[in-house]
Amino acid sequence: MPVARPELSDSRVIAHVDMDCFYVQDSSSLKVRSDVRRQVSRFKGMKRNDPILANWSYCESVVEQRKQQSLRGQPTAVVQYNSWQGGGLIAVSYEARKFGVKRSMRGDEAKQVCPEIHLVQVPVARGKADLNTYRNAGSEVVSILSRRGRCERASIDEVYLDLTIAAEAMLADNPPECLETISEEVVKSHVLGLEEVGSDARENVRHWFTRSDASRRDKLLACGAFIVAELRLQVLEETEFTCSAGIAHNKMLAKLASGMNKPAQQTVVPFSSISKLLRTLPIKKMKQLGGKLGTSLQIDLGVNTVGDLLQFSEEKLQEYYGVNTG
DNA sequence: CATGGGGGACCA
DNA sequence: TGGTCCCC
Repeated sequence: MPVARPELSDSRVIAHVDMDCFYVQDSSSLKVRSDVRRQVSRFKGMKRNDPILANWSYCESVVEQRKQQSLRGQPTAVVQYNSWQGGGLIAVSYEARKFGVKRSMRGDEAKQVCPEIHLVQVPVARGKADLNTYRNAGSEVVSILSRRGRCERASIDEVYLDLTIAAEAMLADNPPECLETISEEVVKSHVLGLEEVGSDARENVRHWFTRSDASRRDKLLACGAFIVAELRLQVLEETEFTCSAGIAHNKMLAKLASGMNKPAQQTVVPFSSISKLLRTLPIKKMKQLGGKLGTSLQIDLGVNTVGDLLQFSEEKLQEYYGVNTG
Protein backbone atom coordinates (compact mmCIF):
# COMPACT_ATOMS: atom_id res chain seq x y z
CA MET A 1 0.00 0.00 0.00
CA PRO A 2 1.46 3.35 -1.02
CA VAL A 3 1.86 5.69 1.91
CA ALA A 4 2.20 9.37 1.12
CA ARG A 5 4.74 11.39 3.04
CA PRO A 6 2.52 13.70 5.07
CA GLU A 7 4.75 16.73 5.15
CA LEU A 8 4.99 16.76 1.39
CA SER A 9 1.50 15.80 0.32
CA ASP A 10 -0.81 17.16 3.02
CA SER A 11 -0.03 20.81 2.46
CA ARG A 12 -0.03 20.97 -1.29
CA VAL A 13 -1.90 23.92 -2.73
CA ILE A 14 -4.18 22.68 -5.48
CA ALA A 15 -6.63 24.73 -7.48
CA HIS A 16 -9.42 23.53 -9.71
CA VAL A 17 -10.47 26.08 -12.30
CA ASP A 18 -13.80 25.67 -14.02
CA MET A 19 -14.88 27.95 -16.85
CA ASP A 20 -18.36 29.41 -16.41
CA CYS A 21 -20.80 28.03 -18.99
CA PHE A 22 -17.89 27.92 -21.32
CA TYR A 23 -19.26 27.20 -24.79
CA VAL A 24 -21.61 30.14 -24.60
CA GLN A 25 -18.82 32.50 -23.61
CA ASP A 26 -16.95 32.37 -26.93
CA SER A 27 -19.69 33.73 -29.17
CA SER A 28 -19.80 37.33 -28.14
CA SER A 29 -16.33 38.68 -28.74
CA LEU A 30 -16.09 42.29 -27.74
CA LYS A 31 -16.00 44.53 -30.77
CA VAL A 32 -13.66 47.10 -29.33
CA ARG A 33 -10.65 46.28 -27.24
CA SER A 34 -11.11 49.36 -25.06
CA ASP A 35 -14.51 48.02 -24.10
CA VAL A 36 -12.73 45.06 -22.56
CA ARG A 37 -10.42 47.29 -20.59
CA ARG A 38 -13.30 49.33 -19.25
CA GLN A 39 -15.29 46.27 -18.34
CA VAL A 40 -12.33 44.63 -16.68
CA SER A 41 -11.46 47.65 -14.59
CA ARG A 42 -15.05 47.82 -13.46
CA PHE A 43 -14.98 44.10 -12.73
CA LYS A 44 -11.98 44.52 -10.44
CA GLY A 45 -13.71 46.91 -8.09
CA MET A 46 -17.12 45.40 -8.40
CA LYS A 47 -19.33 43.97 -5.73
CA ARG A 48 -20.21 40.33 -6.13
CA ASN A 49 -23.83 41.04 -6.97
CA ASP A 50 -23.18 43.99 -9.23
CA PRO A 51 -25.72 43.79 -12.04
CA ILE A 52 -23.05 44.22 -14.68
CA LEU A 53 -21.86 40.74 -13.87
CA ALA A 54 -25.15 39.52 -15.21
CA ASN A 55 -24.16 40.93 -18.57
CA TRP A 56 -20.67 39.72 -18.42
CA SER A 57 -20.15 36.25 -17.29
CA TYR A 58 -23.26 34.44 -16.28
CA CYS A 59 -23.26 32.28 -19.24
CA GLU A 60 -21.68 28.01 -20.25
CA SER A 61 -22.34 29.55 -23.55
CA VAL A 62 -19.53 32.02 -23.24
CA VAL A 63 -17.15 30.97 -25.97
CA GLU A 64 -19.89 31.82 -28.42
CA GLN A 65 -20.57 35.16 -26.76
CA ARG A 66 -16.98 36.18 -27.27
CA LYS A 67 -17.38 35.75 -31.01
CA GLN A 68 -20.64 37.60 -31.11
CA GLN A 69 -20.68 40.43 -28.63
CA SER A 70 -24.37 41.10 -29.18
CA LEU A 71 -25.10 37.87 -27.32
CA ARG A 72 -23.66 39.19 -24.06
CA GLY A 73 -26.33 39.37 -21.43
CA GLN A 74 -28.81 37.59 -23.68
CA PRO A 75 -30.41 34.24 -23.02
CA THR A 76 -28.18 32.03 -25.13
CA ALA A 77 -27.64 28.34 -25.63
CA VAL A 78 -25.27 26.27 -27.72
CA VAL A 79 -26.90 23.53 -29.74
CA GLN A 80 -25.58 20.55 -31.62
CA TYR A 81 -27.50 18.94 -34.47
CA ASN A 82 -30.57 21.03 -35.14
CA SER A 83 -32.39 18.65 -37.48
CA TRP A 84 -34.28 16.69 -34.82
CA GLN A 85 -36.49 18.84 -32.62
CA GLY A 86 -34.09 21.74 -32.85
CA GLY A 87 -30.98 19.88 -31.73
CA GLY A 88 -29.63 19.13 -28.26
CA LEU A 89 -28.50 21.88 -25.90
CA ILE A 90 -24.98 21.37 -24.59
CA ALA A 91 -24.55 24.74 -22.84
CA VAL A 92 -27.05 27.24 -21.45
CA SER A 93 -26.31 30.82 -20.39
CA TYR A 94 -27.35 31.92 -16.92
CA GLU A 95 -29.85 34.35 -18.42
CA ALA A 96 -31.51 31.44 -20.21
CA ARG A 97 -31.45 29.32 -17.06
CA LYS A 98 -33.68 31.90 -15.41
CA PHE A 99 -36.35 30.96 -17.91
CA GLY A 100 -36.03 27.32 -16.98
CA VAL A 101 -33.96 26.35 -19.98
CA LYS A 102 -31.92 23.25 -19.15
CA ARG A 103 -29.06 21.39 -20.72
CA SER A 104 -30.29 18.34 -22.60
CA MET A 105 -33.47 20.10 -23.62
CA ARG A 106 -34.08 20.14 -27.33
CA GLY A 107 -33.86 23.45 -29.19
CA ASP A 108 -37.62 23.44 -29.82
CA GLU A 109 -38.33 22.91 -26.16
CA ALA A 110 -36.03 25.78 -25.19
CA LYS A 111 -37.85 28.08 -27.63
CA GLN A 112 -41.15 27.25 -25.96
CA VAL A 113 -39.86 28.09 -22.49
CA CYS A 114 -37.87 31.11 -23.66
CA PRO A 115 -38.99 32.41 -27.08
CA GLU A 116 -36.28 35.08 -27.24
CA ILE A 117 -33.41 32.63 -26.69
CA HIS A 118 -30.46 32.78 -29.09
CA LEU A 119 -29.46 29.35 -30.27
CA VAL A 120 -25.90 29.00 -31.57
CA GLN A 121 -24.79 26.01 -33.61
CA VAL A 122 -21.80 23.88 -32.75
CA PRO A 123 -19.59 23.66 -35.85
CA VAL A 124 -19.86 20.42 -37.76
CA ALA A 125 -17.00 18.51 -39.35
CA ARG A 126 -17.45 15.19 -41.16
CA GLY A 127 -21.04 15.11 -40.04
CA LYS A 128 -20.08 15.28 -36.37
CA ALA A 129 -20.21 18.05 -33.82
CA ASP A 130 -16.75 19.59 -33.71
CA LEU A 131 -15.73 21.03 -30.34
CA ASN A 132 -12.27 22.14 -31.43
CA THR A 133 -13.05 25.84 -31.18
CA TYR A 134 -13.90 25.37 -27.51
CA ARG A 135 -10.88 23.15 -26.97
CA ASN A 136 -8.69 25.89 -28.43
CA ALA A 137 -10.33 28.54 -26.28
CA GLY A 138 -9.54 26.30 -23.31
CA SER A 139 -5.90 26.24 -24.38
CA GLU A 140 -5.77 30.02 -24.20
CA VAL A 141 -6.79 29.75 -20.57
CA VAL A 142 -4.35 26.94 -19.79
CA SER A 143 -1.46 28.95 -21.20
CA ILE A 144 -2.26 31.73 -18.74
CA LEU A 145 -2.76 29.43 -15.75
CA SER A 146 0.54 27.70 -16.52
CA ARG A 147 2.43 30.85 -15.58
CA ARG A 148 2.12 30.05 -11.89
CA GLY A 149 2.23 26.26 -11.72
CA ARG A 150 1.81 22.96 -13.45
CA CYS A 151 -1.52 22.43 -15.15
CA GLU A 152 -3.51 19.29 -15.69
CA ARG A 153 -6.34 19.59 -18.14
CA ALA A 154 -9.29 17.65 -16.78
CA SER A 155 -11.66 18.42 -19.65
CA ILE A 156 -12.36 21.05 -22.26
CA ASP A 157 -13.26 23.59 -19.60
CA GLU A 158 -11.59 22.37 -16.40
CA VAL A 159 -8.01 22.58 -15.19
CA TYR A 160 -6.20 21.45 -12.06
CA LEU A 161 -3.29 23.62 -10.99
CA ASP A 162 -0.52 22.75 -8.55
CA LEU A 163 0.40 26.03 -6.88
CA THR A 164 2.44 24.57 -4.02
CA ILE A 165 5.76 26.00 -5.15
CA ALA A 166 4.34 29.41 -5.97
CA ALA A 167 2.45 29.59 -2.68
CA GLU A 168 5.53 28.63 -0.68
CA ALA A 169 7.54 31.26 -2.49
CA MET A 170 4.95 33.90 -1.78
CA LEU A 171 4.74 32.90 1.86
CA ALA A 172 8.51 33.17 2.13
CA ASP A 173 8.94 36.67 0.79
CA ASN A 174 5.50 38.25 0.66
CA PRO A 175 3.15 36.71 3.23
CA PRO A 176 -0.48 37.93 3.21
CA GLU A 177 -0.31 39.38 6.71
CA CYS A 178 2.28 41.86 5.50
CA LEU A 179 0.29 43.13 2.52
CA GLU A 180 -1.02 46.62 2.98
CA THR A 181 -3.79 46.24 0.42
CA ILE A 182 -5.77 43.22 -0.64
CA SER A 183 -7.47 43.04 -3.99
CA GLU A 184 -11.24 43.00 -4.17
CA GLU A 185 -11.15 39.65 -5.89
CA VAL A 186 -9.37 38.08 -2.93
CA VAL A 187 -11.71 39.61 -0.36
CA LYS A 188 -14.61 38.16 -2.34
CA SER A 189 -13.29 34.64 -1.82
CA HIS A 190 -15.51 32.21 0.03
CA VAL A 191 -13.76 30.48 2.89
CA LEU A 192 -15.48 27.33 4.10
CA GLY A 193 -16.15 27.33 7.81
CA LEU A 194 -16.15 31.12 7.92
CA GLU A 195 -19.58 31.80 6.46
CA GLU A 196 -21.67 31.72 9.60
CA VAL A 197 -19.34 33.78 11.78
CA GLY A 198 -20.29 37.42 12.23
CA SER A 199 -22.19 39.70 9.90
CA ASP A 200 -19.67 41.38 7.62
CA ALA A 201 -18.53 38.54 5.39
CA ARG A 202 -15.88 40.52 3.53
CA GLU A 203 -14.25 41.81 6.71
CA ASN A 204 -14.16 38.24 8.01
CA VAL A 205 -12.51 37.06 4.84
CA ARG A 206 -10.03 39.91 4.96
CA HIS A 207 -9.21 38.98 8.52
CA TRP A 208 -8.83 35.29 7.66
CA PHE A 209 -6.36 36.12 4.91
CA THR A 210 -4.25 38.47 6.98
CA ARG A 211 -4.25 37.01 10.47
CA SER A 212 -0.77 36.34 11.71
CA ASP A 213 -1.54 33.41 14.02
CA ALA A 214 -2.69 31.16 11.18
CA SER A 215 -1.29 27.68 10.71
CA ARG A 216 1.27 27.24 7.99
CA ARG A 217 -1.14 25.27 5.83
CA ASP A 218 -3.81 27.96 6.15
CA LYS A 219 -1.28 30.55 5.11
CA LEU A 220 -0.31 28.44 2.12
CA LEU A 221 -3.94 28.19 1.06
CA ALA A 222 -4.32 31.93 1.52
CA CYS A 223 -1.34 32.50 -0.76
CA GLY A 224 -2.86 30.06 -3.23
CA ALA A 225 -6.11 32.00 -3.19
CA PHE A 226 -4.21 35.22 -3.88
CA ILE A 227 -2.50 33.67 -6.84
CA VAL A 228 -5.71 32.20 -8.20
CA ALA A 229 -7.47 35.55 -7.89
CA GLU A 230 -4.68 37.16 -9.90
CA LEU A 231 -4.81 34.42 -12.49
CA ARG A 232 -8.56 34.70 -12.88
CA LEU A 233 -8.25 38.42 -13.51
CA GLN A 234 -5.54 37.78 -16.09
CA VAL A 235 -7.75 35.21 -17.76
CA LEU A 236 -10.57 37.75 -17.90
CA GLU A 237 -8.33 40.49 -19.28
CA GLU A 238 -6.64 38.35 -21.88
CA THR A 239 -9.41 36.01 -22.99
CA GLU A 240 -12.63 37.74 -21.89
CA PHE A 241 -13.70 34.57 -20.10
CA THR A 242 -14.73 34.27 -16.49
CA CYS A 243 -14.15 31.19 -14.42
CA SER A 244 -14.74 29.84 -10.95
CA ALA A 245 -12.14 28.12 -8.80
CA GLY A 246 -11.63 25.99 -5.72
CA ILE A 247 -8.44 26.11 -3.64
CA ALA A 248 -7.63 23.20 -1.32
CA HIS A 249 -4.99 20.68 -0.30
CA ASN A 250 -5.95 18.09 -2.88
CA LYS A 251 -7.72 17.69 -6.21
CA MET A 252 -10.88 16.14 -4.87
CA LEU A 253 -11.54 19.00 -2.47
CA ALA A 254 -10.52 21.66 -4.99
CA LYS A 255 -12.95 20.23 -7.52
CA LEU A 256 -15.70 20.08 -4.94
CA ALA A 257 -15.07 23.69 -3.95
CA SER A 258 -14.96 25.14 -7.45
CA GLY A 259 -18.60 24.21 -7.95
CA MET A 260 -19.83 25.67 -4.70
CA ASN A 261 -19.93 29.31 -5.73
CA LYS A 262 -20.46 30.08 -9.39
CA PRO A 263 -20.04 31.93 -11.57
CA ALA A 264 -16.93 34.11 -11.38
CA GLN A 265 -16.13 33.27 -7.76
CA GLN A 266 -13.62 31.22 -5.82
CA THR A 267 -13.85 29.05 -2.73
CA VAL A 268 -11.15 28.02 -0.26
CA VAL A 269 -11.26 24.80 1.79
CA PRO A 270 -9.13 25.22 4.94
CA PHE A 271 -7.92 22.01 6.53
CA SER A 272 -10.03 22.67 9.62
CA SER A 273 -13.25 22.68 7.59
CA ILE A 274 -12.74 19.36 5.84
CA SER A 275 -14.23 16.91 8.33
CA LYS A 276 -17.39 18.94 8.81
CA LEU A 277 -17.74 19.37 5.08
CA LEU A 278 -17.38 15.69 4.30
CA ARG A 279 -19.39 14.32 7.18
CA THR A 280 -22.69 15.28 5.60
CA LEU A 281 -21.63 15.32 1.96
CA PRO A 282 -23.77 12.94 -0.13
CA ILE A 283 -21.51 10.28 -1.52
CA LYS A 284 -22.87 10.83 -5.02
CA LYS A 285 -21.38 14.32 -5.13
CA MET A 286 -17.88 12.94 -5.03
CA LYS A 287 -16.08 12.59 -8.30
CA GLN A 288 -16.02 8.93 -9.38
CA LEU A 289 -18.94 8.05 -7.12
CA GLY A 290 -21.70 9.60 -9.19
CA GLY A 291 -22.48 6.37 -11.03
CA LYS A 292 -22.91 2.70 -10.30
CA LEU A 293 -20.25 2.48 -7.61
CA GLY A 294 -21.92 5.25 -5.65
CA THR A 295 -25.28 3.54 -6.04
CA SER A 296 -23.80 0.28 -4.83
CA LEU A 297 -22.39 2.03 -1.76
CA GLN A 298 -25.84 3.35 -0.97
CA ILE A 299 -27.81 0.20 -1.64
CA ASP A 300 -25.37 -2.55 -0.64
CA LEU A 301 -23.57 -0.85 2.26
CA GLY A 302 -26.10 1.77 3.35
CA VAL A 303 -23.50 4.50 2.87
CA ASN A 304 -25.08 7.84 2.04
CA THR A 305 -22.49 10.38 3.15
CA VAL A 306 -18.73 10.47 3.16
CA GLY A 307 -19.01 10.36 6.93
CA ASP A 308 -20.84 7.03 6.68
CA LEU A 309 -18.05 5.72 4.50
CA LEU A 310 -15.48 6.41 7.22
CA GLN A 311 -17.04 3.63 9.32
CA PHE A 312 -15.67 1.12 6.83
CA SER A 313 -12.03 0.19 6.94
CA GLU A 314 -10.03 0.09 3.75
CA GLU A 315 -9.79 -3.70 4.12
CA LYS A 316 -13.54 -4.03 4.41
CA LEU A 317 -14.11 -1.95 1.29
CA GLN A 318 -11.53 -4.02 -0.55
CA GLU A 319 -13.47 -7.16 0.31
CA TYR A 320 -16.49 -5.72 -1.46
CA TYR A 321 -14.91 -3.96 -4.39
CA GLY A 322 -11.46 -5.41 -4.92
CA VAL A 323 -8.10 -4.12 -3.84
CA ASN A 324 -7.88 -1.12 -6.11
CA THR A 325 -11.45 0.08 -6.20
CA GLY A 326 -11.75 -0.48 -2.46
C1' DC B 1 -32.55 6.20 -32.37
C1' DA B 2 -33.54 10.57 -29.45
C1' DT B 3 -28.44 13.57 -24.87
C1' DG B 4 -24.08 12.84 -28.46
C1' DG B 5 -20.07 11.54 -28.41
C1' DG B 6 -15.50 11.66 -26.87
C1' DG B 7 -11.77 11.14 -23.61
C1' DG B 8 -9.47 9.33 -19.57
C1' DA B 9 -8.82 5.69 -16.09
C1' DC B 10 -8.85 1.16 -14.88
C1' DC B 11 -9.19 -3.81 -15.62
C1' DA B 12 -8.86 -8.52 -17.43
C1' DT C 1 -6.12 -4.48 -26.58
C1' DG C 2 -11.02 -4.13 -25.91
C1' DG C 3 -14.61 -3.48 -22.37
C1' DT C 4 -16.61 -0.84 -18.77
C1' DC C 5 -17.24 3.05 -15.99
C1' DC C 6 -17.41 7.90 -15.23
C1' DC C 7 -17.58 12.60 -16.50
C1' DC C 8 -18.23 16.67 -19.31
